[in-house]
Amino acid sequence: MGHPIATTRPQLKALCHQCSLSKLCLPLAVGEDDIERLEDIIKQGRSFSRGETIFEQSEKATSCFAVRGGAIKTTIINKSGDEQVTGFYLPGEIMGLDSISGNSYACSAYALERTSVCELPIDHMEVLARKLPTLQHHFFQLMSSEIQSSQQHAMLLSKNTAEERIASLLLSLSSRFERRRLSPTRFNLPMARNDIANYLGLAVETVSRVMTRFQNQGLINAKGREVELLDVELLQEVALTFARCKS
Amino acid sequence: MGHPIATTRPQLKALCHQCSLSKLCLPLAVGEDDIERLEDIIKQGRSFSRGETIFEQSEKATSCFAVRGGAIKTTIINKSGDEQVTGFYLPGEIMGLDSISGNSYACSAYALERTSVCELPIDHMEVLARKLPTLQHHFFQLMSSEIQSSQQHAMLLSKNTAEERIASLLLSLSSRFERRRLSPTRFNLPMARNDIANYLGLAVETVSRVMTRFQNQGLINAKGREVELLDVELLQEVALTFARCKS
DNA sequence: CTGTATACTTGATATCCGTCAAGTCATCCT
DNA sequence: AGGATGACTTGACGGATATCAAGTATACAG
Repeated sequence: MGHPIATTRPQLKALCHQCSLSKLCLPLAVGEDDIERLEDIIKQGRSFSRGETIFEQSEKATSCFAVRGGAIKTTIINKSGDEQVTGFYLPGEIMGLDSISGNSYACSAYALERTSVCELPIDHMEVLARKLPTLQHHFFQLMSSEIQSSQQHAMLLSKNTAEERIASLLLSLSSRFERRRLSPTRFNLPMARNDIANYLGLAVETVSRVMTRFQNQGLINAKGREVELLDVELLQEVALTFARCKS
Repeated sequence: MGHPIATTRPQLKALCHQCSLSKLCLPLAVGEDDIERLEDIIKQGRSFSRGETIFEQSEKATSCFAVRGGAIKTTIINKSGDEQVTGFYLPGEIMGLDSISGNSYACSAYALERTSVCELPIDHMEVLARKLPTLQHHFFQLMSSEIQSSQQHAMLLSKNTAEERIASLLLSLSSRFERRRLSPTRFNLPMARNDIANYLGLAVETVSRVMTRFQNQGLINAKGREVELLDVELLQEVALTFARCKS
């Protein structure tokens, strides 16, 4: 109706059906026929450069986000002002599921590099989830595995040595790159040593030392943020070594 | 119709509307009118004595559980055979939300004392959640805060000293007892020192030492599993002490 | 290009907590 | 009651990792 071109604002509505991540992301839970209803709700295209804030803890929580490109870290700040990195999110992953309860975001989210996201308004998603059983189911699954992975992380922090933690992180990143059909053995770390240390409950210096130790042992080849995994099997061994020795 | 008494098998259907926990548990999310639909689905009355298994990791997951009485611990076992206590669940709390994804339970659950639970079959709950918006919403909230609390726990493990961890646990238990209108300052620990240690990523000996240190400082009065909190405010200070010193 | 801030690495020292060992206490079963 | 088993406590010691300190490399702004 009128002004066919002038009225078309910058594309906001998502185009899930032609997104390269549709097989990894939310659309996988929705039939071809219903994908349009998803697209009606999702706001696409917000983009952030390195270091920018996507949302901040205790800001009013309205949306979850699907990562389209780049990488994100989430952090929480406790009452004493300490910051803790709670997770890293890569393309195809959904972030912010912890913020559905309460009214405000439970963490802050920052772009680690040039990053774009799709926004999933929580209230709209809840309504749609009631209409699309597979979508509701998928949300329950996503949240459930978020609980699981954060329990696994707690376990890593409470029971494992510095070497095991770092080996685990490298392997986790590796398999998440592989999922996206990228090389599982050669990639750039999207985050700084500092973030790794914080995430793993270690000091930066320890991360640095372990990385060079791994390098000397021929496990990896690392220069700055460029990493090459030279011996994945041995890394997997390391991720279990100490626990094994005990038994 | 017919056989009015002979056919009434032992009561399995739940009676949420007359449960003393209904204000804390699932029913809070459901209007008076719909509570019967909840009762149709929930299986009440399974009961376990101390040490018994409620479900085991990697067993087929069919249900979540609401704790009616007693106390439960959940544990996960990693590939190297180490056991990690991931949580304690008290009356009014929902357990097993981490097991919705995947087909099998993500953890094992054991009764810490004489315990009774109500069983929430996952598939039925999903169907009902689609019909009762407030129920769906509540489930999302529950799962979301489960993510949050397990992130908080990870933070506790990675950044806090033994004293801080133990103070935090005592305070957490305290407020959960208070929620049930029990004394927040005088209660019995439902779990062994061993479980506390494991949950907090410490050695039993450390837990023991810190407890006696707290006792000597006049913070608590503890004999075995009986605990009295003598100075809650100071305990809250302790739960933050070290972090504060750093800044 | 040049300087400066930031990221990263490496070394020396300190410390919290785990491990080992032994002892005390509580509980349970016959 | 009595013995045994497990739960808890207490002490001595060592080790993994944090902290402190300094140096090197990288990134970025002008």
